[in-house]
Amino acid sequence: MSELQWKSALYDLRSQIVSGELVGGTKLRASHLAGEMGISRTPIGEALIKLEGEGLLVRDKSGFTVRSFALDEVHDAIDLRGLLEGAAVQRAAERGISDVELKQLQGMLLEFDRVLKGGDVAEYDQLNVEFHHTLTGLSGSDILIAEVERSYRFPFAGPSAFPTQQSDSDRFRASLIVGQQHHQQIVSAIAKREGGRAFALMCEHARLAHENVRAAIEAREHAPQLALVRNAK
Amino acid sequence: MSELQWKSALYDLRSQIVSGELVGGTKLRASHLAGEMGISRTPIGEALIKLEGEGLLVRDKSGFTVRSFALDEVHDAIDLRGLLEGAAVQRAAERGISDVELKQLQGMLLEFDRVLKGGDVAEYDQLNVEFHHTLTGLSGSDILIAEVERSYRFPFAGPSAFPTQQSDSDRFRASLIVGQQHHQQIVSAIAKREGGRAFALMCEHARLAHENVRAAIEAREHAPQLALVRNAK
DNA sequence: ATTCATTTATTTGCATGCATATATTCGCAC
DNA sequence: GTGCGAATATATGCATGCAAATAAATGAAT
Repeated sequence: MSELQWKSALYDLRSQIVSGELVGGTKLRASHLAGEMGISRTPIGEALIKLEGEGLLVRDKSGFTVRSFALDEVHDAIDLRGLLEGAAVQRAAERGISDVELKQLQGMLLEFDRVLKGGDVAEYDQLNVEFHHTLTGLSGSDILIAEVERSYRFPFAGPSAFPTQQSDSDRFRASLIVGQQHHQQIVSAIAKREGGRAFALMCEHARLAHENVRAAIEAREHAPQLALVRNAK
Repeated sequence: MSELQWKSALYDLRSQIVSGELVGGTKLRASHLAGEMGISRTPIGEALIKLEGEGLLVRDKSGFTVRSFALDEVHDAIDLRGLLEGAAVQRAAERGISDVELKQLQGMLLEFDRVLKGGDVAEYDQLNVEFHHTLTGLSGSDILIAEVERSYRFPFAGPSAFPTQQSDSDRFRASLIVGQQHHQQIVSAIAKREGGRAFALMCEHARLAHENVRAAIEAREHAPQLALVRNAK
């Protein structure tokens, strides 16, 4: 039951980073963190190494620093996510999915419709994550699934990465509607085994995030992920 | 000048794994390795964590084990490499490359021709790695470059991953010639800014590795990477 | 011989000491 | 005040001790 200490430290630090509590450029000192968290430096060190592997920290000759992303990198990461998720749905389409799997996707689409009418953003967010996870899983390729999940680590690249503060803007509302149209077409493409179309749609779907990033920066809205982006906000 | 110990251990262990010295499924005990390498367990531990992050080791509740790959995973990894390198050359094509960059690529193509006539496989191998590295770099996306490099870690997925023992077989010789045709067409597509074509060509180019894997297994040839593949050889 | 429980031997996860490398502070000249 | 070097303080990299967890070995029962 007692979680390993390096895992707790890992979760703790990771959430502090992606939530913007630890701004990009912050130096992370193992000894200091150890004292702060009441454990020794060893498990902290393991967590830091893992976070470096995830690309959230960079290590120079004297310690770890929270990575900061150039704006170009943020956009490139979004495209990477689209590419990988696109490849996943293409595979799903081309190998074909079962009736029950299709029914499940269609059920989610109806849920989306419902949430878009009356639900709040958090509800949409959760459903969206679940939907993308399901689509990726249908690829049947563990390698691809792992890489898609990995691509989510970059700021704004994950399916739940849109700034919640924009939730009432017209632009954001519209992008959700377009996104739902994408979702429907992607499921349709998979059902018809149109792999190329599914791929293209998913790439385009990811690109919606580009506008969200731009809007968040332009409006100087407080989105947690912005803490990791250089020269922004 | 004195390399950090955990780095030496990392390089050492990684090369032992990909060279097949450490077969898939082997358990790696930090204390034992420490004694063997004449250093303490701490730097060994760091190396093991990093190798887990690279996907070469898996960690269960009591230690690290050399990962073994299902045959499907090997083929999926090859496709992943093609996808990522394909995206890289597409970007290179669409943003355009300079004259000097084009000249450099064309110079490499001539080198390939020369090596294909008279050179040995090692020479080809080195040139191939360099060529793929150059192409990927022309994408101009650090994110993509890093992910391409990362995709090379899987057995048979890297550009230098073909079994050297096949070097004299007719089939292998033919695949080198087809590969060179791909190289030429990819450079041509980039030069003409035909991104979609470059992408498709690179995907197809990676697929040559599928046949190499199959041939290595069928012929029960000794390829080092086979040590990581389950139920093979 | 095979299964199972018990004992023994290793190994891991974490804490911590120490030497060296790095950062910080201080002092002094300008 | 600013720039530069020495002195001090702090953090890292590695080694190692120790308790708890895991693996290996032993042996009894079937």
